[in-house]
Amino acid sequence: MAGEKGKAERKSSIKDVAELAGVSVSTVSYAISGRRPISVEKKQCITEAMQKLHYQPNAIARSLASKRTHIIALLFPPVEHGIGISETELIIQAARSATAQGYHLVIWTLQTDEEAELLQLIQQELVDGVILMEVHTADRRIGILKRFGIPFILMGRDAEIPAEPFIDIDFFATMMQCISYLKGLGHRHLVFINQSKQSYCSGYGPVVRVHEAFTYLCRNFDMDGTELFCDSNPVQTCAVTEAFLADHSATSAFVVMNDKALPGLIRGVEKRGLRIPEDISIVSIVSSEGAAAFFLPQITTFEMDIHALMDAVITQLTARLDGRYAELTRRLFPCILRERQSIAALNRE
Amino acid sequence: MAGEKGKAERKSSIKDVAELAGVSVSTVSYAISGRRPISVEKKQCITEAMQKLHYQPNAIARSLASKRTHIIALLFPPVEHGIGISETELIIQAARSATAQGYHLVIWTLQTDEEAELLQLIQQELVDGVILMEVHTADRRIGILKRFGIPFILMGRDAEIPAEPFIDIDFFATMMQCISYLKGLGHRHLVFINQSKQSYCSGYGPVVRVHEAFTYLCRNFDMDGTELFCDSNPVQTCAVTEAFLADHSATSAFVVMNDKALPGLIRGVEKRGLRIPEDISIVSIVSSEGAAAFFLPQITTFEMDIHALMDAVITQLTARLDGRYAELTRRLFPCILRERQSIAALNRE
DNA sequence: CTGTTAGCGCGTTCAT
DNA sequence: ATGAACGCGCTAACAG
Repeated sequence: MAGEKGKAERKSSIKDVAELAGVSVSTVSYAISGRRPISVEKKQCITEAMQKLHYQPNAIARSLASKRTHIIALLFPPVEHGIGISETELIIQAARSATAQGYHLVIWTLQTDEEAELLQLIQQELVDGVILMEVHTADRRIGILKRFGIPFILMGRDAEIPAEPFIDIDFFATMMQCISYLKGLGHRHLVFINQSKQSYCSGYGPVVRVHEAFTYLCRNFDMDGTELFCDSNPVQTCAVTEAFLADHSATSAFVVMNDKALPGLIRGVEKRGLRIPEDISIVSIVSSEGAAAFFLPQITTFEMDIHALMDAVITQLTARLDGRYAELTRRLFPCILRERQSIAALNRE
Repeated sequence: MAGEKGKAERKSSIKDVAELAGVSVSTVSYAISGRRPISVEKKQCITEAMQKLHYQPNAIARSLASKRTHIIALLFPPVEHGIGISETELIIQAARSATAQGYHLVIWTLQTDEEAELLQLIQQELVDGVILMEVHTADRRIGILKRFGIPFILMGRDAEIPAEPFIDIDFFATMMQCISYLKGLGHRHLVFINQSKQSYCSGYGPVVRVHEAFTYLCRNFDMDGTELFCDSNPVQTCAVTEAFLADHSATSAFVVMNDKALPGLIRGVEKRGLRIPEDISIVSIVSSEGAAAFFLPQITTFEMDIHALMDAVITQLTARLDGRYAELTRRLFPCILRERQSIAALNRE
């Protein structure tokens, strides 16, 4: 069943290369790693032999000998706050960046409370390092990782600032740019549609951070701001929007950190006979093109820079693993404005 | 820097277990694998020793000796047809199922034409098997995998039916159920909104398959059906919808296999002064809850059974890898109806 | 039922 | 600048 293809192309090892090149295996090994000078002639022979044999070092043997697997794990627990469009891009980008750094990425879908399972996985010593997503306050996983002494990095943080290295979105800066932007366009009466009240109460990092930022910044920018919590139920979001607008006719702009609330919001605005963006402006923050560009009107966003985010995560972690100097241990990335059709300047009123 | 935590808990090997249990290493090995009978007493000693030492076999050493890594790769090329919400679930489910089968999942984000890179990765012998997503006609990757003799399975297919084992959505059955469902509700004049014309012309599997199914089934069910191709641009989708409805007032239902066209479609219908679902019914096929449930009205869908799909993929592949008998080599999964608020029965006309 | 031992393929120390 | 040889931790013959 295995050798049915005829040309089985027997996999060649470093020994084969050594023989063909007429040198010892260690010479080949050093020629590959470059950890020892090799004469040009021998180097030449070895290179030729490798090409002739289509030699590719065996990853497992290499790992066993070097005690480094060049594999990192992405801990991706089932997200309670609903899965968005950008998660895929996050994972893919992580894998891409890992490849660029000479690493493989494995996905572990453990829940945040499966400590024993995590410990087992770590102890198998399959991975050199770990990326933790969806970090909770007092996340038990962190203790495990520290105790075992395996390098790791947090992607996102909980409401409290962790003692460990992390990379996250800069919610405060994003909200500041957003409010500043709206103020520049003449808006004074804002509504912020956050995620569910439940997320907030459970201390989910993004939700509480952005809540605080909005409250603080409205005061500082002298804006009239109201925060509304919405879950993913569109009829409720629509009703809430409508009710609010009925009582607050001065409202001219909505800031949203809840992509799934967008249809309900848009509908609610329209039901009041208001137009977007002429009467009401909408901006979706911590969003993505895939989540906002196909609405009508197309929604202006502050989008996360997934590439920068994940690349920083991977670079940081692999730098530590490779013993290279790792400058930044905590970094915040603001979202980037992508103007579309849901925002207008306020003329009078 | 590594042993800073004090309690370094020196990792124990099979040898330590053997010594503590007073047996030989092979006995421990066989006790773990169960490939050889072990007396109850020794087995007992070994189990105790393992627990006392928190022993966990080293995955790499095991792989090197057994020539099986228990790692499979998910080939996830950058999708040209736009990334949806369900991709994340696909990946996560793949990882979960893999875990359930005792495997790890690594993500490789090679493009479909990066043959050389794929060959290199395979030759490193890090993975036991491969899952191919986004398969193209005459996909060069398949040749590579076959030549190397590594087990693999296709997830989805191109317009042509491949010679290799695959698992895919049953587009025909899905469309049939959908049309049958609409017919049962009295609808006779359908519009099918497919993905872009470009996708169709490039021979993208789902798009051409569903095109054929729709054409064939409308004839068979004696329905008046029209197919419209739409890309992800909402203003265009809206315009197309409006124009079509202006000329075809008998239209009572839309079938959509293009989640991103939904907002444009809904808006187009409304612009004609039509109500959903009273005047116009909408059903989104090959969709997902995350992509349809937050619209207003919430969209009725035929959703893919991601769990069943990926579990079949993983089970099939690992069964082959483990030498277990693998019954099904090609399987099609129809989508499942999730009724929401976008469909109504047609009363008269 | 159990122990001994030869590899798995490569990195690396110790010689030269 | 090069080679020989040992060992990484475990599996799987082979030998009782």
